[in-house]
Amino acid sequence: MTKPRQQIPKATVTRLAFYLRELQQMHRSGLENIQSKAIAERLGLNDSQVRRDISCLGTVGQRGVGYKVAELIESIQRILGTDRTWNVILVGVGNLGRALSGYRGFEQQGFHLVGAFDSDPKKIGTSIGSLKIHRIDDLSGFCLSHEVDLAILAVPADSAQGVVREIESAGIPGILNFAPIAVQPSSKETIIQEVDLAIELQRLAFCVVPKAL
Amino acid sequence: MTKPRQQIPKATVTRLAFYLRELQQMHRSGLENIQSKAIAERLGLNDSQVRRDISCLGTVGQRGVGYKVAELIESIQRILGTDRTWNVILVGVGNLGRALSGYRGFEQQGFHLVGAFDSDPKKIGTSIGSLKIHRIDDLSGFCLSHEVDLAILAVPADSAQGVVREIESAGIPGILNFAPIAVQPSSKETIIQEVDLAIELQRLAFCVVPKAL
DNA sequence: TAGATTGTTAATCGATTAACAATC
DNA sequence: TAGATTGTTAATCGATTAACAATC
Repeated sequence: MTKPRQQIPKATVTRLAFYLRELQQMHRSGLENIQSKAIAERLGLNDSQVRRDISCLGTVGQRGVGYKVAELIESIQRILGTDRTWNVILVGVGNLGRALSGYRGFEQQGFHLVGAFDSDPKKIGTSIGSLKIHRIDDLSGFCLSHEVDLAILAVPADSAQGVVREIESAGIPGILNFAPIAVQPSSKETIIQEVDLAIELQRLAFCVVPKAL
Repeated sequence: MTKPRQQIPKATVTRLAFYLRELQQMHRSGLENIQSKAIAERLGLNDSQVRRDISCLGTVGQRGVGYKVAELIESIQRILGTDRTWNVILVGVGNLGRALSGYRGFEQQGFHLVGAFDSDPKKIGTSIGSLKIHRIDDLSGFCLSHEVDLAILAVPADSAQGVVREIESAGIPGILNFAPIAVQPSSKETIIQEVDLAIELQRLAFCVVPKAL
């Protein structure tokens, strides 16, 4: 029973991305079939949950046997939207931005970095890897001649809100926000996904504390 | 009504870390009082939820007035465990690891990088920033002379599981895992927190897709 | 006092899990 | 057929929200 995309729970989407990562690993090592129980064990989940998540895909397994790895990979990618290439720009080429630009994992999942932007005159015109660094003011112009799907925002907290407005007016519908501050979209249509590495460490620390006492 | 730490929902812990980030920003700009409604608006949440989350802290606001920013910051930090310094090591000094080592946000929240480790002989003995890079095999020895609380794991998928075992046998109770694969702790006591930047982009892409069609 | 906002309850909503018929 | 595993239902569990008495 395929679910309409919009009815798929957020928690399921996140888990599907994790299943995909493991399945790709398994596929590389030549595995052709997999069971819900094996996926669940590998990720520390309940096997009912895995089957329920997979049932959102419309793809079906074979009772008594399991799922075909290649098929699962394809249908998860179709749901997530990573069965095609996404053009991504990087806004903010500081310490973190520089790191993100060199991160291989993006490309592997179909996210292609097509441009980098910064406001620092010293950086503009220089390159980072194979990417030229443009002025942030040229963002809208750049988007006229390039199809840009997503922006990775890695600017300081102070300038984040202003840059979000520029990204929106350039017509980019999605922002992955690494700036350590909450930003408001001008349009309700804009999707903003927050990531904060320090917050991840804090979540970890919270779980460790009882032991530390 | 203070809640025992263990009864605080995971979702609340994550939001508390986000509140903290905004409150610190507000504190820097001189704001002394804040209301649940203002916090909620800034983060796109419901104000009941904010009050309920805050009620886990034990700290109380003043009816008709709101909460004291400085007090809230302190009590969130106390709950999260970031009212003290955490010593952190970085394991894997590749592209991403290098980036993470230069990330300022960790230090700002009390996470102090005390060592870096890699298996590549060419890297061992060199430095990254002010950190010397040690052999992974020296991890246990290092932990005998240094109090290490957490490890940031940024090695390739292939070696991740083995390195987790080394980290565990060195007695480190928490791991922030950037390796793009699920790893199993040997001990149930070990806390592993997963982070995958490509998965964050996939979650964003999923939300953007309906627009892209 | 009058106005505002908290702290908390009860109702709602959504997500997880156990269980098992269907079926390969 | 016998054994295994899916797909799905119903029960459970947990998280969110509306509402309002308490109170500054």
